[in-house]
Amino acid sequence: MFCMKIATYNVNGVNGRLPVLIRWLQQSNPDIVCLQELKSPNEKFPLQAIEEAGYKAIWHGQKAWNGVAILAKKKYDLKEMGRGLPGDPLDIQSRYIEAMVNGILICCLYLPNGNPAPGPKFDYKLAWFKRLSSKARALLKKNIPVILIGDFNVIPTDLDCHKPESWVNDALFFPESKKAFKKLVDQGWTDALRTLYPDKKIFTFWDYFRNAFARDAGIRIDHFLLSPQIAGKLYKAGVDKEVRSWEKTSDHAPVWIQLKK
DNA sequence: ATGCCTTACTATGTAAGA
Repeated sequence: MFCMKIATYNVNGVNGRLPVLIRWLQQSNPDIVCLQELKSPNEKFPLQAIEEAGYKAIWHGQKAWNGVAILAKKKYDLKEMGRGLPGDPLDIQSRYIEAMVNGILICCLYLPNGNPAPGPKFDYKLAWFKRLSSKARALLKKNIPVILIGDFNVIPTDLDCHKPESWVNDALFFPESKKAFKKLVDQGWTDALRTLYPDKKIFTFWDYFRNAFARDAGIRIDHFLLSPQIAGKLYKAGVDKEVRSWEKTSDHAPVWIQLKK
């Protein structure tokens, strides 16, 4: 059966992690990839290495922080549909880019962390979330296949972390964050991993410190939200957990879904 | 409760991440 594999990976520095990224691309062989936390200005995006690995790319970077990109195998047409989330012309952080690939609108996002909370960073997180929800509602009205993909920086429920009580003072697990995520999903989106694995502890991030990965003390914050026009095609999903154990690796692991044709 | 790691930057410390 032909399947399309779509992945998301918060690389935590696309240049610093380039060997890990390329190794994972070759091993996992996804058709489409959303990257977050490039931590690279546009002119330093490692296009050549990514092209040599078999992909074309669009990216929205900035110096030192943030940055998002969409990669697609060279056989696909990758058409950028926009960058930057509407709703705040003063927002200069590079956290959103979208592209049409093979009839699917791929929306790659890096939602603000929001710590320390409460505070101005948490206010920015909630404001950004509100803008994302408005955008998402407009996308649903198009009645086309859309996927919101990326690092949402939200632990949706207790099942999505190893130990809920250790996250209660964190912006990723604040009631406002969880409510905003639930409200977004309730617009009509399908949380791909949770839908396929309703009761399973699945993690996509493990702290560098406290020996978190060895203890499997992780959280699930990287998500795929599918519009109704594509949710029925969801076939498989998973986390490439072993990548988190590699040398010079990101604190996130790549996450992927497979869609039936 | 923290920032135990790790990144980028014009840097030998600071800010940020989650």
